[in-house]
Amino acid sequence: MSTDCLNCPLRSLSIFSEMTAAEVDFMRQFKSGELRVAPGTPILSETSRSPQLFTVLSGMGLRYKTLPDGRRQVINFLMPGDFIGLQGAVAAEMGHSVVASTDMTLCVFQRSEFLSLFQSEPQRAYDVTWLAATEEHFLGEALASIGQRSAIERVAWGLSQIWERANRLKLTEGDTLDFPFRQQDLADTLGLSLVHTNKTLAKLRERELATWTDRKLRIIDLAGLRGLAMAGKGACLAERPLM
Amino acid sequence: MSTDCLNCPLRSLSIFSEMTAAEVDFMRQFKSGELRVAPGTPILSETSRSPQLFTVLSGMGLRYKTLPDGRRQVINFLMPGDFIGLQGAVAAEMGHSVVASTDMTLCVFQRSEFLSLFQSEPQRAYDVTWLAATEEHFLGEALASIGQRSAIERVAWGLSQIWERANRLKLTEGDTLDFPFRQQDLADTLGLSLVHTNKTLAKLRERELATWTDRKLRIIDLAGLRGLAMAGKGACLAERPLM
DNA sequence: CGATCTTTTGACCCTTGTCAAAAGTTGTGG
DNA sequence: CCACAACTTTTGACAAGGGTCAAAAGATCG
Repeated sequence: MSTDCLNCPLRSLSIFSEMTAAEVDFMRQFKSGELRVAPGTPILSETSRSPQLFTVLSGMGLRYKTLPDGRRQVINFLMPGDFIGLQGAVAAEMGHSVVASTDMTLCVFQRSEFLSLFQSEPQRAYDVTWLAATEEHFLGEALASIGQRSAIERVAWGLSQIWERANRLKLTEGDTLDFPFRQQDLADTLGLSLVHTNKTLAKLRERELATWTDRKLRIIDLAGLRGLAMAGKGACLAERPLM
Repeated sequence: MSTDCLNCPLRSLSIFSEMTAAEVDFMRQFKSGELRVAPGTPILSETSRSPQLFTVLSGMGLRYKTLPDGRRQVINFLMPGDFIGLQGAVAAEMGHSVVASTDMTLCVFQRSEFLSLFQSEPQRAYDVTWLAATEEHFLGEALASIGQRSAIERVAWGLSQIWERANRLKLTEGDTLDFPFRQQDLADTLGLSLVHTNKTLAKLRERELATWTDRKLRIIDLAGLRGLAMAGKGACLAERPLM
């Protein structure tokens, strides 16, 4: 009972660009199956090359790297529509691991068929490149955050970033988002200690910018958050491709 | 008097993958000219979308982002063979600026012809994606460095990183590399203050791991540096495409 | 040979990390 | 349905890594 691309629940979201019937058809054939996993399940590992690529259909997860001594850097929060495994498809190393934080459903693609995409579907190939370049753009932002911003600016940046992504995916309800991560995850994302992240969240609460309790992230003053984070104009991405 | 791709001085380096005659031919036609700039010249700006893409033929530069209040995050040091401007080619925003640190020569490509690459040169399209994915991989490493490592680990990581890139490009002479940047540039790369970067470099000198004076970076104990940085096994990239 | 830029040093202190423990939550099995 | 274990969040006390400020010492360049 795997989802048919024809009825893909993501594709109809307005942030995803339209696909031609031919493209949908290609994706139906490219998609080799569906993967359902429980929270905590590792999906990709930096140590082993996976023969698969995935698109997140539902649920959330984490992309991260670990240093030899165990320190962890979270690269990104995974949300529906995210395409993962590209690094493993083109290079020998994956470079990062992926783990599920909630129940997740993922579309599965075979790496062996990835080349055919370039040979027969130039538009889809372009879209893959678009996604890679956009991810690179995001990582540059993240680098600037961790490298240059103070703790409270980082947390403000992180929360507004998450909010805006989720909002475009219609995962928000009013000013609230179901946010299944732990404070440790955010700390590892922002290069802060758990304790300091906790205290910084308390400050945002006091300032009435945002609250995060009980897996619910509530954004009270988005403009205030973004101002504090000195976020740029926010790349109001009109559309993005969906793989 | 611009360099003919047939005689490209980079292509013969062993790190760059072989190109078929047809590919070289395509590149000759794709290349629309050459740009020569002096140190300090801005090449791309995060505020304006450039209609061009570039490959660094010679010289070094910096890719960086600036926050609204002026803080600067260096994303990467640019070396020969680096392909820049992809973000501007696929997205509306460039996302970062590029400036020359030495005299530089760059191959120029027109964004308008970029699409044709996907339509008629699947292998070259794949190579572009490969480069984007590899850059993403590197930025993940950088994120882990800035987010998780201590000052001395970061500097050790940064220097060994630079060394290995330059070494593969045959830019090193013995244990020495001509390295045209300022300490401020390294500080802005690693998310450290200039003063602390300076003091940390002094520690590496005392420990006899590396020295950097007079624009000369000298690596005394690469294994020691990498150990200190807890670098992974270093993605011994056999080959990479050259655009 | 000044004017300007970069590197180096020292003094001071603030932001953030570490340690420890309490309080609150979640899940499990009897 | 309770009791206990395991995990996560919250607080407080304290320490330190790294930032800021200031100024001297070197470079670089016209």
